[in-house]
Amino acid sequence: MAGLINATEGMQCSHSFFSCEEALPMFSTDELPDVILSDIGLPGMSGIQGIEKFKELSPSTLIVILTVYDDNDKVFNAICAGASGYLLKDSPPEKVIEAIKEVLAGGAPMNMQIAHKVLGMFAQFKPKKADYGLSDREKEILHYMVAGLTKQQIADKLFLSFHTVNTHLKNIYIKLHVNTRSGAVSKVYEEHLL
Amino acid sequence: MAGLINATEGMQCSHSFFSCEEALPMFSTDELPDVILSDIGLPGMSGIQGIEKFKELSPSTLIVILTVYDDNDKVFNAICAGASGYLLKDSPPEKVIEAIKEVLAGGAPMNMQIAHKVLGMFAQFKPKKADYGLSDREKEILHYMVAGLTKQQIADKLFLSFHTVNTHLKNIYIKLHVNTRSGAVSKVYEEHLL
DNA sequence: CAAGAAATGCCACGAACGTGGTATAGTGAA
DNA sequence: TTCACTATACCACGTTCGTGGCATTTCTTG
Repeated sequence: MAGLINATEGMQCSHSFFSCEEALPMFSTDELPDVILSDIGLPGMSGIQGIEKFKELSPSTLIVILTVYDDNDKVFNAICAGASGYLLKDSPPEKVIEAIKEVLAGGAPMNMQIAHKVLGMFAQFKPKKADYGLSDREKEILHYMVAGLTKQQIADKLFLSFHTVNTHLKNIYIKLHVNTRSGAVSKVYEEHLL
Repeated sequence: MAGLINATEGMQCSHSFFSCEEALPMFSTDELPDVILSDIGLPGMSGIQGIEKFKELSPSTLIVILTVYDDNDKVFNAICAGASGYLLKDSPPEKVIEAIKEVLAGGAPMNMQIAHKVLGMFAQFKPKKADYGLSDREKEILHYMVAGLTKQQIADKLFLSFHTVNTHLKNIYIKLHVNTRSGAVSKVYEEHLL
């Protein structure tokens, strides 16, 4: 891989390592890499931890994962740790070169399967949107309550009387089955309301 | 676009519509489309709602979004609604054809920018916990507050006096820069504290 | 049109909250 | 041994909340 990269116009693979531990000292120098290409199934420190360390030491360095693992958990954790691209090892070498160019251009290179997986995981994040039958006005008021405003402040904001806001809030509590502001706000976030 | 698709080997664009409402009746026939190419800024029913309807009527139909909107919210919602691909309108037509092939092959075609955005959103789901210097006790109390308990209830739960909880709460408010329960709870969710 | 929902408005009262203090005891770092 | 922080505890005051009930005015929608 290093050979191929060095043979490519404008690219240079300055270092190769067998583990994250070996690579870390490199970050004390002034020459920080633009891109790191790494596996995640590595001896010693896991690649996921490695990504975190690298990102900590050099936030601007982009990290592309090249691995055989395609399970949701690995993909998810790698991305959360800061990876900007995720390729599988069955990718032809020219695809890897292409990916490096893409990540440098501000993209996020991924295999077809991985991209599909990522969107799939994404979609799972909010299938549930329990409907409590809140009216538009109620949602609006709830919105301001979540922001931390008092009844009077909400009333001022919406040009309503304090009493009206009070009534709406009563109804909201009934619909959400709560009886405190904190309970309502929690519910909003827990169940992705609004 | 329809012309280009029909000019492509193995593809056929059987219908074109100006709104989701017009397209929906088509799903009562036996010939369900393999792929739908749609914008999301549409007259009448929003494209997001459209995706949900389409997916409801024909779960196996793949949906690719082609639009000018690239804000996080639109992208996120479109994917959650069931879109399998997301392209921006500045994509050259041949890229669109390519995307249709890719989605049929089980992939998830995305522009570079979109792919990058998606990974970015993804990453937000886990990691950071901004540190406001809350002590363990304070976190514990905050936890119960988020659950909607009153000061007295928290005191009972932790075998503390009401006054102690009161003091802790005061300190929490100062550290979080809020002055209402709702504000504190919001902050907890917004910034993934606890 | 009639029925029903939503939005608006008002009152009153006890409970809970937010904020200003003060104070003691323990722990760990400077 | 100070110094700083944390956890604990108490008090008082004014503000805001949660809840009970009631009433009027739009809108939808069948």
